[in-house]
Amino acid sequence: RERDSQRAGGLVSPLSSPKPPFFLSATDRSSEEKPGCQDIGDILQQIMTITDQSLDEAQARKHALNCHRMKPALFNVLCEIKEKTVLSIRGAQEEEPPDPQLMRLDNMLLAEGVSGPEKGGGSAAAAAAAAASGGAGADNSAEHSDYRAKLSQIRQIYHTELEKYEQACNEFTTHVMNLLREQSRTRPISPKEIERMVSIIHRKFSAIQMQLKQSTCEAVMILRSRFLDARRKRRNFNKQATEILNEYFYSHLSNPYPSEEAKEELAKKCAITVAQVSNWFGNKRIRYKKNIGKFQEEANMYAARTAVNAANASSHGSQANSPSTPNSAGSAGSFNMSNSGDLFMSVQSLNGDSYQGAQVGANVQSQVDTLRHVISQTGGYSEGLTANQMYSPQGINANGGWQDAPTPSSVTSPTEGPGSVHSDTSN
DNA sequence: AAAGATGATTAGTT
DNA sequence: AACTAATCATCTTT
Repeated sequence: RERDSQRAGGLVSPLSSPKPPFFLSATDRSSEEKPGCQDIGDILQQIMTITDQSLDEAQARKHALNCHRMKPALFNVLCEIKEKTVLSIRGAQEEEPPDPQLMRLDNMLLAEGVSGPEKGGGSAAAAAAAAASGGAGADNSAEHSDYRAKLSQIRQIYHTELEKYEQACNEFTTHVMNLLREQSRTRPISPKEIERMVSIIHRKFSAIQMQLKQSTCEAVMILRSRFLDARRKRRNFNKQATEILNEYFYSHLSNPYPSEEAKEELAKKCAITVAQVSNWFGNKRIRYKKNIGKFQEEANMYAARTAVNAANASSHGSQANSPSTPNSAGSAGSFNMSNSGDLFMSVQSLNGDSYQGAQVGANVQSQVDTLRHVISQTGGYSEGLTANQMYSPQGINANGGWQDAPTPSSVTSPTEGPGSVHSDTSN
């Protein structure tokens, strides 16, 4: 009230002292400082005493003020002046752009399905749906439903909290607006001022909401890492799937890179995804190459098995079709084989008929792979050393691995002058 | 519980 | 885009 009266150009409210207001003396404070301070002290004193007044007394004063015959006119003047001065206050305030962090949180909550439209009903429905799906991915979907149940729990908490905040914000806003409206009878309050107040309140509450969103996001992230991180709930493939994969791997040992179609086929057979097939082959290749000796037994086993298959197939029909290898790139295989040097020669002679490289299909390639194993196995010497010397270095190490296998064979041997390349694969 | 196996992830390469 | 090599985190065996 004091402040408003000062703005009104020295109109002194009934509560103020008969002395001149402090700002009048403040202008000439340079000359005499003490009286100015005294005035301020006086005013402070008065302000303090206001709070000491009883409520009834204050109400009575207010009533008296309202009933003053000059009140309407003076009040209008007051409002006018304030209307002018308040503009400068408003000018400093700019509309701030939406908080990028808030937008990020909102986006994430929406993406995680926390704040978006409800899908799949409650947790019970989700669990039921997951249970109904059953089948191959039973345990997987069970975990998933667990995750969704937890997620919907978070979602529920989030929504109730958000609603609570919303409600509190509205209540508080209406309360403040009522107060302001009531006060507007005794002091000038422009609509803009109310608007500003409301926006301040909203900002404060949205800050609280942002905290809620933040913690919700954190909860979702934790939930995700707990349930959806595949590494945490890793399951080994079942034995059958592993056998199928191994069968393919060892029957295509010279070029164990299944084509996209082959991967799909394998994925279907093993009831896993294509990505998992790719992972498996990636792991297998690197681990095989790293320690061939360790995989010798396994390799021999699968080689022998597919050898039997191939033998049966070729003896029964001209179109040899090994069950594990439906199709693979034929030409690439021939390139690889030409790289196998002396061993390839022996295989070729073993096969008997003339080998025409590109003409021969994938089946022959896999048979050749298989036969190479059989040769190394039945070579007569202790298998470890024999296998490493006559089989592995050529296939794997001569060109540093599989990936760049397609290389003209005839020119390879001269380049590796020192024979060290040949023998350094003993590990 | 330690050691080994294994599926998935990641950085870097081609 | 697919691959390798290293690494992680878990599963399995010892």
